[in-house]
Amino acid sequence: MTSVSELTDHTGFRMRMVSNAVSQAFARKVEAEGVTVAEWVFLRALYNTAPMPPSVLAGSMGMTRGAISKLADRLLEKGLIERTDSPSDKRAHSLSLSAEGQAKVPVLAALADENDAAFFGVLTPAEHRQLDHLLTVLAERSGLRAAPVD
Amino acid sequence: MTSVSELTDHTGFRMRMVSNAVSQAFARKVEAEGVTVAEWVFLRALYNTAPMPPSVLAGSMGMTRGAISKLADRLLEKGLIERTDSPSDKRAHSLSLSAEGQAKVPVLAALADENDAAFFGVLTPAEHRQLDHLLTVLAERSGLRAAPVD
DNA sequence: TATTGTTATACTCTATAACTATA
DNA sequence: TATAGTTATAGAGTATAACAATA
Repeated sequence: MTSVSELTDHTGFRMRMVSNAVSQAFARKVEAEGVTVAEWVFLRALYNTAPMPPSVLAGSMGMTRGAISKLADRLLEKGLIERTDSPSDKRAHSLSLSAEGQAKVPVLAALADENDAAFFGVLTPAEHRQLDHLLTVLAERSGLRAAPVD
Repeated sequence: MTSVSELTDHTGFRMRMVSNAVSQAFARKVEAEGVTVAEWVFLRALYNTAPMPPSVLAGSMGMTRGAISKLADRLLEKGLIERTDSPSDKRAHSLSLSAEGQAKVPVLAALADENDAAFFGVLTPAEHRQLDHLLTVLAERSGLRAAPVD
């Protein structure tokens, strides 16, 4: 019989604990740059790619079209992305980084580097590689290819 | 010089991706039991412990008192926790699981087991142990002892 | 004055579904 | 009819800060 005191520690629980701490710290950092974490993921997805319709972004970010639409509105207001109407389909358009957005991505990436260093720097290089490997395996075997957002 | 195409994959980013997928799947599972993930964490924190004032819970869950207050309201409405006024301090009270809450925790824990198995079962036992170890190291060295909530 | 806890306000993220315009 | 995208609505989570009651 299983008594309640034997509640196991769940890997998912522990991962959430670490991941949330990392993300919250990162959120503070990018806030100083005037963007949210979701906006960073959005900008990152557009970096070095051809302009993309929102529907494609929704798929690659693992978000609904409605959520993408709201995010895109904010980024347009901030002047970080641009919208280009499709010449062939009057319903459709593509999104791409503006010059300002283009310039902002490396700045945000540097903050992500800093944040990673602060949290994962406590691991030995071998441990850090191990972790990356395990996360990659988990993402691949679970069919993930998208960006997490919250 | 660093060109934009060399944007590294961040460990924090990858972890968030995996963690979010795990959490979202878990959220679906506990939803069937009528609770949210935050409520599960709350109930779990009260399991097998002495009654706790909300301020202590806030600390151990890494949430503000305001957030705990809202969560506690919901759990009281659902009849899963109980409130006991402090005899010595008329401002204070303690929270504990109701009989129903007590009974619910193992059910939710079983769902967490299932969820862990579904996601981390793709790892070999050795890899799974490695991951647990790494997450524990990260949590400890980052001063985390709390539960993530979002 | 300081502390316990609640409440008010506000924002992000998310999802569902209704809706508009075009195909 | 189907598709691209927007908008409306709602709910969960979070934080800050003002507030009430008590210490």
